[in-house]
Amino acid sequence: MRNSWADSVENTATDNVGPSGGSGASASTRRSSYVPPHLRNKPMGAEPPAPSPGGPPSGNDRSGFNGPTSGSRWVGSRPDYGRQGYSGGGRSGGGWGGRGGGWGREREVNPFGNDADVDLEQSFDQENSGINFDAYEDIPVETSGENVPPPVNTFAEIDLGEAVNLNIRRCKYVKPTPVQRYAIPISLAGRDLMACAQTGSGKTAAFCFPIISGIMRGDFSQRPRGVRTVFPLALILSPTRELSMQIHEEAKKFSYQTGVRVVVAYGGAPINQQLRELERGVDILVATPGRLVDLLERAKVSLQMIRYLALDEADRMLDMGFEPQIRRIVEQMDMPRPGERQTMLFSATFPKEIQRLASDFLANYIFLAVGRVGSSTDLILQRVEFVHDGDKRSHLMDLLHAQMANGVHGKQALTLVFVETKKGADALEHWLCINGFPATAIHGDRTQQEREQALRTFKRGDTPILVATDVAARGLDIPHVSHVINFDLPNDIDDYVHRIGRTGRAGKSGLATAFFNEGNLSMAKPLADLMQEANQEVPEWLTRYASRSYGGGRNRRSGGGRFGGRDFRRDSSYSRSGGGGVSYYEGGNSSGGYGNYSGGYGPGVTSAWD
DNA sequence: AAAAAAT
Repeated sequence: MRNSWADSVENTATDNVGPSGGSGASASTRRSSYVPPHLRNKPMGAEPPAPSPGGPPSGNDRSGFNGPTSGSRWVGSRPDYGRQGYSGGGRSGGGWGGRGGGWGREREVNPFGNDADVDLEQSFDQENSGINFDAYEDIPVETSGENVPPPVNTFAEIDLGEAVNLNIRRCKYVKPTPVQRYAIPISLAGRDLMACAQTGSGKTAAFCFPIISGIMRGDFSQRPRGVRTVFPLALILSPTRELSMQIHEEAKKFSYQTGVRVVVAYGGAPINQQLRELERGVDILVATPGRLVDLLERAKVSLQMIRYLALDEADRMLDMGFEPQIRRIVEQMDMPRPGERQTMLFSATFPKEIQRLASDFLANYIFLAVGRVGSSTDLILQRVEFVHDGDKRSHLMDLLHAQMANGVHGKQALTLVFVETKKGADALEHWLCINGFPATAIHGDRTQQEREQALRTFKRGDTPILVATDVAARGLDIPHVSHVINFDLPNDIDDYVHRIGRTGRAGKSGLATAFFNEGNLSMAKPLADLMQEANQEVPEWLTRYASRSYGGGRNRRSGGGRFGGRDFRRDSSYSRSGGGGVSYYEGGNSSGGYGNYSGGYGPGVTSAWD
């Protein structure tokens, strides 16, 4: 038995029958024609009894958001919920107002594919027995804020509902990751949250599960049923289109057969198709800011019914480039105010000044830091090499050649090369290609089609080298990236952290190589500090540069010190009476102040874990 | 200064 948190369920059930209830649908029934309301949400042919809409009778609005949830309300009483083949669990038109119209009849595409159903007889308890919980002891966890709900150890002790539990199993998650263990109970208790957790540690699921579960148990019968305006209940914002797509994909898995509908909206793609998706109903909207503003201005979307707001890569969303847009969406549209909605901010890095900005969006929030913030896992081996600008290309070629010659990496080993500029990305891609290296590039000046194509061929291994700007630095979960090369170092240590976090995922080890020269002096100290904290070998020459303490350096480390996750409310400069209790649930600092993610998630487990 | 994000 592996001892990882989200280890894969052994390939028990292969090629089982598809999810019960949906097996009758063929491709030809996918696209539905108009269905009169009284026939919606009913499978073709027979009419199964429709369960009454569950959930507390007065669960609308704020109730349920300010206290702990009261245990399993419907899990036991509706054991079949998750097995219904039709979204909405058979709710008929009226009782679930605003839940889209007409989409219920359509067979929900199985996001897990045909062979993905797991042995549904297995229980979490069986699966988890024997797992070594010592792996958690080394992970420093800090929480602050009032009345922090205690963490859980297993998915079984979280009341997410049977349908979500099945999806967790289908995802082959066996055990919650540390950030999930803490964040999910906090979130289920209705609390606002600012969470820092290492790259690849399961943040997407940490905010998706409680949102989905909350929507399932809530009563939103008063949701307006606009003809041209839709009223999502949850909004998830992310800084890049590809990340939004990825979150959408994940969220669809988590909400499969729950009746909760997830729609994505982002720029660079035709808006009409997105509008059609929205019109079919939306509970959770995943979006990039620009396109969302567009939709809001056209009154295609209203944020009036938003109960959950999640910002992924939240520090990014609030940095200079994005902050005005985000404020506009969150503060100047029809979004409920803090306290009337539940807000969750997630990132691997959280500079203090950004925390300060972010606190405008939060009400009595809990700060959570899991693992040394921004730390790469131990699984990433970091190297720095001194390379003059003029030597970078030939040096890169040496690295790529050596990598191939090594044979250590299989054919599918992928290399991600980060450069500073879009022009530089194109130039390097071209240069690699004419030198016989199968490379492609992704950056913001390429068309959305080109961007998606580049990512696709990279993932597939058709072009195992991807040259990228920072558009690909955050959140993207690309399996088999074994090497991240910082051809140009970023100017911000946090960006470095996110970049190298593209490797060392899913339990695999990874290598990160950076080219350093006189142009990167401001990075010497933060880089040396970071590497030292991550138990990496710091070259002596870098230490020398670091000791010279070049100004600036954007050394606004997301923490500094032993582990960066520091609640800015605890700063002396920010003195507020009773700034919230601080508690340490776990052993704190036993391994030098960074999380040891040894073990990882096992093969075959892919997910959006940033 | 650069990158991202609406048309």
